[in-house]
Amino acid sequence: MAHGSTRPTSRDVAQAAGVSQAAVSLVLGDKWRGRVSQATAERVREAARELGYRPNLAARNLRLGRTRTVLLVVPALTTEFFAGVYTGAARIAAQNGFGVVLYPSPEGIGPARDPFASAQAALDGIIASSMAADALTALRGDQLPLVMLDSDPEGSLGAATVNLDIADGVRQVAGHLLGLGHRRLLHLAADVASWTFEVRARELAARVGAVPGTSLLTVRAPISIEGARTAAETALSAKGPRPTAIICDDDKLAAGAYKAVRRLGLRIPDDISVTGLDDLALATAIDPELTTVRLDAELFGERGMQALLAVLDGRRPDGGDIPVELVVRGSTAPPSVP
Amino acid sequence: MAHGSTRPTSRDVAQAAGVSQAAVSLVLGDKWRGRVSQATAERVREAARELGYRPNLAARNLRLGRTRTVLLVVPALTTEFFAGVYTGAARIAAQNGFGVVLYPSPEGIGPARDPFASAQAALDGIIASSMAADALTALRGDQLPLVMLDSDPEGSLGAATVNLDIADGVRQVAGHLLGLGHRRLLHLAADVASWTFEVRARELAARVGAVPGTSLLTVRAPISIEGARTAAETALSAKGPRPTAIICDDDKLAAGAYKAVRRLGLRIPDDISVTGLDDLALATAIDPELTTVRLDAELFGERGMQALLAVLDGRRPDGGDIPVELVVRGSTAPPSVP
DNA sequence: CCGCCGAAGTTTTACGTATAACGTCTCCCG
DNA sequence: CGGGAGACGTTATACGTAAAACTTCGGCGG
Repeated sequence: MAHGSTRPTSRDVAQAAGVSQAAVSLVLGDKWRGRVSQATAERVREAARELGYRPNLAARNLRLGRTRTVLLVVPALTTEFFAGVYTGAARIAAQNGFGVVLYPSPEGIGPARDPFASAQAALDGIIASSMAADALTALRGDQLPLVMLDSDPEGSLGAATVNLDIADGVRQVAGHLLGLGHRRLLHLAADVASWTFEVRARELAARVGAVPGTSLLTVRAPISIEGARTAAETALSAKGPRPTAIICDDDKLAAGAYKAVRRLGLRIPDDISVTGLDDLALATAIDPELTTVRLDAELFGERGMQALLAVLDGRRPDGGDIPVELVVRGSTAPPSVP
Repeated sequence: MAHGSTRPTSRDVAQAAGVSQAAVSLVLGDKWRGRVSQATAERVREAARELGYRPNLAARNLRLGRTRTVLLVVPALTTEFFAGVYTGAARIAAQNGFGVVLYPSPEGIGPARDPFASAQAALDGIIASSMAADALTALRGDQLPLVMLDSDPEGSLGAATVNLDIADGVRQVAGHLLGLGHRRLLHLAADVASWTFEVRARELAARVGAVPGTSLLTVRAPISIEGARTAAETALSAKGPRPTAIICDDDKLAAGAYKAVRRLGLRIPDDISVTGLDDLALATAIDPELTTVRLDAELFGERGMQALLAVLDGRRPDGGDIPVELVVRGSTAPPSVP
């Protein structure tokens, strides 16, 4: 470190104010009622301001044995969804004097560095999306309080879970399409092993299976526009009667489906309906605008952080899934009757 | 903290291995050649593994006076661009034993908490996007090594800068459109006071102004699809000859322009050409695919981190703007000759 | 007038680590 | 055979903070 002048410490402030280091700590830590006079306290604060004093966090953390920092583990930040989650979590954290460090699970970042080395910070707790499964294995073994987002409530032993009511969203989508008269459905599924996607498949099968005379074909694709386009194009080109609607596991897949449909010379929603899930900016950028399920990412983050704070306090986090909302736009219509 | 069993310290490891704490530190810190025997070193490592020892980072940071952690300050994470920057920066950081903490400048996160309180971590340096101007004011006053991304090389006193060659990108876009024969251009500009956008405006004016018989109208819009649509629609509905091409400051604005064009019953690129800048996923999701300028976000992040490492080492970061590339897709064509 | 209490501080200690400074013991060379 | 040079450790210390334990002093009730 070429740092010439070292930063002022609480001892420097003490000297400047003519008091002991302990007094500085008391005043700045707001624990001085009945211990330090009003006048002295003001003098200390003035000295601190004067010197531009900032407490050394490493020292404080060492002393207190906690950091008031939590880690938010998310899959590679490829959409704005997790930006929303972060925003919500950070808001609640800030209100409680906590900081949030983001740990996007590495993808080509390097040889699987563990989150702790990477975040360097010592942590009080972790909020992790179930989609960042690879990072989770590295997390196991440490006994930090953990909150899982969108994870199997049964499977995540011990850890509290906070979930979006994806199942309800899928039911709404399926109900919407079935109500319009669609009977041949294509499920464009994310090629990711994660609970949140399993729920989609399960719920869809249940809801559609309950209606006689329906068919449901599932095709898997990586979550990218190009990957989804390829998968959808192949599925739509297959022999036999064509599906009249495509239900996509998320909006990005839906964007790929749009391209597939267009390539085949078909039109949305006239020839085929498409639905997404997320309600990203993408959903209103494409034409026609996408019928999708709106997820409140910020609320998701808020609830996640609240759950973690509860765990840290020894309280039980309050449960209840976060409601989602079907947003009907121009990409769905009754099937054309040939 | 309800933490029942406290984590093992280096002293615990020492006791288990039958050596002193200092020996543990030497071995685990890989400074033991000629100080500790091969056998003892192995014994220490085994004990550490056995106990699941992890060094207390707060203590280490306090001792060393540095954290090997840098802060990456970015504007609200609303696109995948900064996710790429992070990935690149984190890769280089990891190769050098550094960690990167993300600080998305708060937007509704709370009462302007300063980055240091929020990131809690003590920092060795900062990489900041010029777009996160609000957070920067909070950073001033601290003498941390600073690297600015996409910032005025002249204006950012002292701080090293790493820039994309946006000016060249704009020249390429303008050249492309002028080459196709366009003469009436609309510049859909971002309503953000930031150097990177000023460069676009300046360079565009220079390049277009050099060609006789051209007109260039500038309209500002917030960086959102809906905001851009409104602004573009208003501009296109104005009296007088209509522009034949819209040059957008980024891809999101371009998506808004698409919607405006479509609302007016016009077609891209037949009636009007549109260009973007960024090459986000969005660019290939919309129809027709967007002619835009590809920015290598990861390389940007890598170069930023390399520059910061250089500063930390007392070396001079090597300069040179990062090249960008025009990607011609379906949204541009020669103007229709009425 | 004694003893106690509260105000206003100070002294001291511990947090866990990295490393400088300090012992041994053995070997080898002159 | 004296002593210097490794090899192999250990002891001691500092980093900056928070807080428990201690000191001092004036006032006041009994």
